[in-house]
Amino acid sequence: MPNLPLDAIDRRILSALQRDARLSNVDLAAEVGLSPSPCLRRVRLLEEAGVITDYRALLDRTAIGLGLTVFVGIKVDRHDDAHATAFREAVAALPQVVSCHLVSGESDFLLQIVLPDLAAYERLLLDTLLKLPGVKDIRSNFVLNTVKSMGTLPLDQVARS
Amino acid sequence: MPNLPLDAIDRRILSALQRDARLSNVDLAAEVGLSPSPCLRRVRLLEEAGVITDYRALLDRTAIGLGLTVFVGIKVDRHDDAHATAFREAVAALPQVVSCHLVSGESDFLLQIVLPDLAAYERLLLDTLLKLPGVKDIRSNFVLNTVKSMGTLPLDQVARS
DNA sequence: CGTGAAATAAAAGAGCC
DNA sequence: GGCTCTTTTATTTCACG
Repeated sequence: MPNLPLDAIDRRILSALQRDARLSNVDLAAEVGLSPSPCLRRVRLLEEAGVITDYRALLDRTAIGLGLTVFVGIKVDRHDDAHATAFREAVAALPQVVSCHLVSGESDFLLQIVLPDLAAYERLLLDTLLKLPGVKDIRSNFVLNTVKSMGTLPLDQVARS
Repeated sequence: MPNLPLDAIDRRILSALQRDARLSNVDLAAEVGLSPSPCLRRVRLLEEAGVITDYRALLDRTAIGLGLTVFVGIKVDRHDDAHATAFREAVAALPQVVSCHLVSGESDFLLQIVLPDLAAYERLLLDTLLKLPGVKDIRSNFVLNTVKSMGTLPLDQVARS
Protein backbone atom coordinates (compact mmCIF):
# COMPACT_ATOMS: atom_id res chain seq x y z
CA MET A 1 0.00 0.00 0.00
CA PRO A 2 2.31 2.76 -1.17
CA ASN A 3 1.69 6.45 -0.91
CA LEU A 4 -1.37 6.97 -2.97
CA PRO A 5 -1.18 10.62 -3.93
CA LEU A 6 -3.94 12.68 -2.39
CA ASP A 7 -5.53 15.51 -4.27
CA ALA A 8 -7.53 18.38 -2.86
CA ILE A 9 -10.78 16.43 -2.94
CA ASP A 10 -9.26 13.50 -1.08
CA ARG A 11 -8.10 15.88 1.58
CA ARG A 12 -11.55 17.37 1.87
CA ILE A 13 -13.03 13.90 2.22
CA LEU A 14 -10.55 12.94 4.91
CA SER A 15 -11.06 16.18 6.72
CA ALA A 16 -14.82 15.75 6.73
CA LEU A 17 -14.76 12.12 7.88
CA GLN A 18 -12.25 12.98 10.53
CA ARG A 19 -14.76 15.39 11.99
CA ASP A 20 -17.80 13.19 11.50
CA ALA A 21 -17.45 9.57 10.56
CA ARG A 22 -21.19 9.17 10.35
CA LEU A 23 -21.72 11.43 7.38
CA SER A 24 -23.73 9.61 4.77
CA ASN A 25 -22.08 9.32 1.41
CA VAL A 26 -24.65 11.68 -0.06
CA ASP A 27 -23.91 14.39 2.47
CA LEU A 28 -20.20 13.82 2.20
CA ALA A 29 -20.36 14.14 -1.56
CA ALA A 30 -22.22 17.41 -1.27
CA GLU A 31 -19.69 18.71 1.22
CA VAL A 32 -16.71 17.97 -0.97
CA GLY A 33 -18.37 19.02 -4.22
CA LEU A 34 -18.75 15.66 -5.89
CA SER A 35 -21.63 13.44 -6.77
CA PRO A 36 -22.18 10.36 -4.63
CA SER A 37 -20.69 7.72 -6.92
CA PRO A 38 -17.17 9.02 -7.35
CA CYS A 39 -17.18 10.14 -3.76
CA LEU A 40 -17.88 6.65 -2.53
CA ARG A 41 -15.23 5.25 -4.86
CA ARG A 42 -12.68 7.57 -3.34
CA VAL A 43 -13.66 6.68 0.19
CA ARG A 44 -13.33 2.97 -0.58
CA LEU A 45 -9.93 3.57 -2.14
CA LEU A 46 -8.78 5.54 0.86
CA GLU A 47 -9.93 2.72 3.11
CA GLU A 48 -8.23 0.03 1.05
CA ALA A 49 -5.02 2.02 0.78
CA GLY A 50 -4.94 2.25 4.55
CA VAL A 51 -5.25 6.01 4.64
CA ILE A 52 -8.44 5.66 6.65
CA THR A 53 -7.51 3.09 9.24
CA ASP A 54 -10.55 2.97 11.41
CA TYR A 55 -13.87 4.39 12.42
CA ARG A 56 -14.25 4.95 16.11
CA ALA A 57 -16.62 6.39 18.65
CA LEU A 58 -14.90 8.77 21.02
CA LEU A 59 -15.95 8.60 24.64
CA ASP A 60 -15.91 11.10 27.46
CA ARG A 61 -13.33 9.66 29.82
CA THR A 62 -14.76 11.24 32.93
CA ALA A 63 -18.27 10.11 32.13
CA ILE A 64 -17.19 6.49 32.12
CA GLY A 65 -15.19 6.67 35.30
CA LEU A 66 -11.72 7.00 33.80
CA GLY A 67 -10.88 10.30 35.39
CA LEU A 68 -7.12 10.02 35.56
CA THR A 69 -4.67 10.43 32.69
CA VAL A 70 -0.94 10.08 33.26
CA PHE A 71 1.93 10.68 30.90
CA VAL A 72 4.70 8.34 31.92
CA GLY A 73 8.31 8.70 30.81
CA ILE A 74 10.29 5.49 30.99
CA LYS A 75 14.01 4.96 30.61
CA VAL A 76 15.24 1.50 29.75
CA ASP A 77 18.79 0.30 30.13
CA ARG A 78 19.08 -1.70 26.94
CA HIS A 79 18.24 -0.90 23.44
CA ASP A 80 19.20 -4.18 21.89
CA ASP A 81 16.54 -5.91 19.90
CA ALA A 82 15.52 -8.72 22.17
CA HIS A 83 14.86 -6.60 25.22
CA ALA A 84 13.41 -3.72 23.31
CA THR A 85 10.90 -5.96 21.61
CA ALA A 86 9.91 -7.60 24.85
CA PHE A 87 9.34 -4.22 26.44
CA ARG A 88 7.26 -2.95 23.56
CA GLU A 89 5.05 -5.97 23.38
CA ALA A 90 4.44 -5.94 27.09
CA VAL A 91 3.49 -2.28 27.02
CA ALA A 92 1.29 -2.57 23.97
CA ALA A 93 -0.66 -5.34 25.65
CA LEU A 94 -1.64 -3.22 28.64
CA PRO A 95 -5.19 -1.96 28.24
CA GLN A 96 -4.53 1.15 30.31
CA VAL A 97 -1.86 2.26 27.88
CA VAL A 98 -3.55 4.42 25.29
CA SER A 99 -0.35 5.22 23.45
CA CYS A 100 3.36 4.48 23.63
CA HIS A 101 6.10 6.15 21.65
CA LEU A 102 9.85 5.80 21.45
CA VAL A 103 11.08 9.36 21.80
CA SER A 104 14.21 11.43 21.80
CA GLY A 105 15.07 13.42 24.89
CA GLU A 106 15.10 12.60 28.57
CA SER A 107 12.97 9.49 28.45
CA ASP A 108 13.17 6.61 26.04
CA PHE A 109 9.47 5.87 25.97
CA LEU A 110 6.54 8.13 26.55
CA LEU A 111 3.27 6.46 27.48
CA GLN A 112 -0.20 7.88 27.87
CA ILE A 113 -2.13 5.95 30.46
CA VAL A 114 -5.81 6.20 31.38
CA LEU A 115 -7.34 4.81 34.55
CA PRO A 116 -10.02 5.42 37.14
CA ASP A 117 -7.96 7.01 39.90
CA LEU A 118 -4.67 7.31 41.73
CA ALA A 119 -5.13 4.02 43.52
CA ALA A 120 -5.37 2.25 40.19
CA TYR A 121 -2.24 4.00 39.01
CA GLU A 122 -0.37 3.02 42.13
CA ARG A 123 -1.24 -0.60 41.46
CA LEU A 124 -0.25 -0.40 37.81
CA LEU A 125 3.01 1.30 38.64
CA LEU A 126 4.07 -1.10 41.38
CA ASP A 127 2.71 -4.33 39.99
CA THR A 128 3.36 -3.84 36.30
CA LEU A 129 5.30 -0.85 35.03
CA LEU A 130 8.23 -1.18 37.41
CA LYS A 131 8.45 -4.85 36.53
CA LEU A 132 8.62 -4.38 32.78
CA PRO A 133 11.82 -5.75 31.23
CA GLY A 134 14.78 -3.37 31.34
CA VAL A 135 13.11 -0.45 33.11
CA LYS A 136 15.63 1.90 34.66
CA ASP A 137 13.60 4.96 35.56
CA ILE A 138 9.96 6.05 35.55
CA ARG A 139 8.66 9.57 35.66
CA SER A 140 4.94 10.14 36.17
CA ASN A 141 3.26 13.30 34.92
CA PHE A 142 -0.31 13.55 36.08
CA VAL A 143 -2.81 15.39 33.95
CA LEU A 144 -4.33 18.19 36.00
CA ASN A 145 -6.38 19.72 33.25
CA THR A 146 -7.03 18.98 29.63
CA VAL A 147 -6.81 22.01 27.36
CA LYS A 148 -7.31 20.12 24.14
CA SER A 149 -7.52 16.45 23.34
CA MET A 150 -8.31 14.18 20.45
CA GLY A 151 -7.59 16.99 18.03
CA THR A 152 -8.00 16.15 14.39
CA LEU A 153 -4.94 15.84 12.21
CA PRO A 154 -3.97 19.09 10.49
CA LEU A 155 -4.62 18.15 6.89
CA ASP A 156 -4.31 21.80 5.94
CA GLN A 157 -0.65 21.64 6.83
CA VAL A 158 0.18 19.07 4.20
CA ALA A 159 1.79 20.30 1.02
CA ARG A 160 -0.62 20.31 -1.89
CA SER A 161 0.10 17.65 -4.48
CA MET B 1 -24.91 16.00 32.06
CA PRO B 2 -24.32 14.15 35.31
CA ASN B 3 -22.89 10.70 35.65
CA LEU B 4 -25.49 8.48 34.14
CA PRO B 5 -24.76 5.11 35.68
CA LEU B 6 -23.49 2.58 33.18
CA ASP B 7 -24.41 -1.05 33.44
CA ALA B 8 -22.63 -4.00 31.86
CA ILE B 9 -24.56 -3.70 28.61
CA ASP B 10 -23.75 -0.02 28.26
CA ARG B 11 -20.12 -0.83 28.68
CA ARG B 12 -20.33 -3.48 26.02
CA ILE B 13 -21.99 -1.03 23.68
CA LEU B 14 -19.34 1.58 24.29
CA SER B 15 -16.58 -0.93 23.90
CA ALA B 16 -17.95 -2.15 20.59
CA LEU B 17 -18.52 1.32 19.15
CA GLN B 18 -15.10 2.37 20.28
CA ARG B 19 -13.62 -0.38 18.15
CA ASP B 20 -15.94 0.07 15.20
CA ALA B 21 -18.15 3.08 14.97
CA ARG B 22 -19.72 1.80 11.78
CA LEU B 23 -21.43 -1.18 13.29
CA SER B 24 -25.03 -1.18 12.28
CA ASN B 25 -27.48 -1.16 15.11
CA VAL B 26 -28.53 -4.69 14.25
CA ASP B 27 -24.98 -6.02 14.48
CA LEU B 28 -24.30 -4.01 17.60
CA ALA B 29 -27.41 -5.38 19.26
CA ALA B 30 -26.36 -8.92 18.43
CA GLU B 31 -22.89 -8.29 19.79
CA VAL B 32 -24.12 -6.99 23.12
CA GLY B 33 -26.93 -9.49 23.45
CA LEU B 34 -29.90 -7.20 23.01
CA SER B 35 -32.53 -6.74 20.37
CA PRO B 36 -32.18 -3.72 18.08
CA SER B 37 -34.81 -1.48 19.67
CA PRO B 38 -33.48 -1.20 23.20
CA CYS B 39 -29.96 -1.18 21.86
CA LEU B 40 -30.63 1.87 19.76
CA ARG B 41 -32.41 3.52 22.66
CA ARG B 42 -29.30 3.06 24.79
CA VAL B 43 -26.99 4.38 22.12
CA ARG B 44 -29.10 7.52 21.74
CA LEU B 45 -29.09 8.02 25.49
CA LEU B 46 -25.34 7.61 25.64
CA GLU B 47 -24.98 10.18 22.89
CA GLU B 48 -27.33 12.65 24.52
CA ALA B 49 -25.68 12.21 27.91
CA GLY B 50 -22.36 13.10 26.34
CA VAL B 51 -20.79 9.73 27.03
CA ILE B 52 -20.27 9.24 23.33
CA THR B 53 -18.87 12.56 22.23
CA ASP B 54 -18.03 11.95 18.62
CA TYR B 55 -17.66 9.60 15.72
CA ARG B 56 -14.41 9.96 13.86
CA ALA B 57 -12.43 8.40 11.08
CA LEU B 58 -8.86 7.72 12.10
CA LEU B 59 -6.20 8.41 9.51
CA ASP B 60 -2.74 7.01 8.94
CA ARG B 61 -0.52 10.00 9.64
CA THR B 62 2.32 8.86 7.44
CA ALA B 63 0.03 8.13 4.52
CA ILE B 64 -1.15 11.71 4.47
CA GLY B 65 2.27 13.27 4.75
CA LEU B 66 2.26 14.03 8.45
CA GLY B 67 5.26 11.95 9.33
CA LEU B 68 6.49 13.84 12.35
CA THR B 69 5.05 13.73 15.84
CA VAL B 70 6.60 15.75 18.64
CA PHE B 71 5.78 15.80 22.31
CA VAL B 72 6.56 19.26 23.58
CA GLY B 73 6.95 20.15 27.22
CA ILE B 74 6.42 23.83 27.96
CA LYS B 75 7.11 25.76 31.15
CA VAL B 76 5.32 29.03 31.64
CA ASP B 77 6.29 31.69 34.12
CA ARG B 78 2.85 32.68 35.31
CA HIS B 79 -0.05 30.67 36.43
CA ASP B 80 -2.39 33.53 37.07
CA ASP B 81 -5.69 33.39 35.29
CA ALA B 82 -5.28 36.01 32.64
CA HIS B 83 -2.02 34.70 31.25
CA ALA B 84 -2.91 31.07 31.66
CA THR B 85 -6.11 31.53 29.73
CA ALA B 86 -4.37 33.39 26.96
CA PHE B 87 -1.81 30.64 26.65
CA ARG B 88 -4.41 27.90 26.56
CA GLU B 89 -6.54 29.55 23.95
CA ALA B 90 -3.57 30.25 21.74
CA VAL B 91 -2.42 26.66 21.96
CA ALA B 92 -5.84 25.17 21.40
CA ALA B 93 -6.22 27.21 18.24
CA LEU B 94 -3.12 25.76 16.60
CA PRO B 95 -4.12 23.06 14.14
CA GLN B 96 -0.83 21.19 14.57
CA VAL B 97 -1.55 20.71 18.26
CA VAL B 98 -3.38 17.43 18.59
CA SER B 99 -3.55 17.58 22.35
CA CYS B 100 -2.51 19.83 25.21
CA HIS B 101 -2.59 19.01 28.89
CA LEU B 102 -1.68 20.83 32.07
CA VAL B 103 0.52 18.35 33.88
CA SER B 104 2.41 17.86 37.10
CA GLY B 105 6.15 17.34 36.93
CA GLU B 106 8.93 19.03 35.04
CA SER B 107 6.82 20.82 32.47
CA ASP B 108 3.66 22.75 32.98
CA PHE B 109 2.07 21.82 29.69
CA LEU B 110 2.54 18.79 27.53
CA LEU B 111 1.57 19.11 23.89
CA GLN B 112 1.36 16.54 21.17
CA ILE B 113 2.10 18.08 17.82
CA VAL B 114 1.79 16.57 14.35
CA LEU B 115 3.38 17.98 11.22
CA PRO B 116 4.96 17.02 7.91
CA ASP B 117 8.63 17.25 8.82
CA LEU B 118 11.36 18.87 10.85
CA ALA B 119 11.34 21.99 8.75
CA ALA B 120 7.70 22.53 9.60
CA TYR B 121 8.48 22.01 13.27
CA GLU B 122 11.30 24.49 13.15
CA ARG B 123 8.92 27.08 11.75
CA LEU B 124 6.24 26.33 14.31
CA LEU B 125 8.75 26.49 17.15
CA LEU B 126 10.40 29.73 16.13
CA ASP B 127 7.40 31.57 14.76
CA THR B 128 4.71 30.43 17.14
CA LEU B 129 5.54 28.31 20.16
CA LEU B 130 8.36 30.48 21.45
CA LYS B 131 6.16 33.52 21.07
CA LEU B 132 3.24 32.16 23.07
CA PRO B 133 2.41 34.28 26.12
CA GLY B 134 4.47 33.49 29.21
CA VAL B 135 6.64 30.74 27.75
CA LYS B 136 9.77 30.17 29.80
CA ASP B 137 11.14 26.92 28.49
CA ILE B 138 10.41 24.43 25.72
CA ARG B 139 11.56 20.86 25.51
CA SER B 140 11.00 18.95 22.28
CA ASN B 141 10.73 15.18 22.29
CA PHE B 142 10.64 13.76 18.81
CA VAL B 143 8.80 10.54 18.18
CA LEU B 144 11.22 8.03 16.69
CA ASN B 145 8.85 5.11 16.63
CA THR B 146 5.26 4.50 17.55
CA VAL B 147 4.69 1.37 19.59
CA LYS B 148 1.00 1.94 20.15
CA SER B 149 -1.27 4.82 19.34
CA MET B 150 -4.92 5.67 19.38
CA GLY B 151 -5.57 2.91 21.87
CA THR B 152 -9.15 2.47 22.97
CA LEU B 153 -10.12 3.44 26.47
CA PRO B 154 -9.90 0.57 28.95
CA LEU B 155 -13.54 0.11 29.82
CA ASP B 156 -12.72 -3.17 31.52
CA GLN B 157 -10.82 -1.23 34.14
CA VAL B 158 -13.87 0.64 35.35
CA ALA B 159 -15.50 -0.61 38.49
CA ARG B 160 -18.71 -2.44 37.78
CA SER B 161 -21.81 -0.53 38.87
C1' DC C 1 -37.16 -5.24 26.89
C1' DG C 2 -38.82 -7.78 22.71
C1' DT C 3 -41.17 -8.45 18.08
C1' DG C 4 -42.56 -7.38 13.67
C1' DA C 5 -44.01 -4.43 9.87
C1' DA C 6 -43.59 -0.13 7.31
C1' DA C 7 -41.06 3.80 5.84
C1' DT C 8 -36.59 5.69 4.72
C1' DA C 9 -32.20 6.01 3.33
C1' DA C 10 -28.01 4.20 1.75
C1' DA C 11 -24.94 1.59 -1.17
C1' DA C 12 -23.85 -0.57 -5.60
C1' DG C 13 -23.88 -0.95 -10.49
C1' DA C 14 -24.66 -0.02 -15.42
C1' DG C 15 -24.16 3.00 -19.09
C1' DC C 16 -22.77 7.57 -20.75
C1' DC C 17 -20.22 12.07 -21.00
C1' DG D 1 -12.21 10.51 -13.69
C1' DG D 2 -16.85 12.04 -13.15
C1' DC D 3 -22.33 12.15 -13.59
C1' DT D 4 -27.13 10.32 -13.46
C1' DC D 5 -30.45 6.96 -12.90
C1' DT D 6 -32.05 2.59 -11.31
C1' DT D 7 -31.94 -1.41 -8.54
C1' DT D 8 -31.04 -3.72 -4.45
C1' DT D 9 -30.16 -3.88 0.21
C1' DA D 10 -30.01 -2.48 4.79
C1' DT D 11 -31.29 0.61 8.58
C1' DT D 12 -34.13 3.28 11.28
C1' DT D 13 -38.56 3.94 13.40
C1' DC D 14 -42.88 2.97 15.56
C1' DA D 15 -46.80 0.72 17.57
C1' DC D 16 -47.86 -3.01 20.35
C1' DG D 17 -47.29 -7.27 23.41
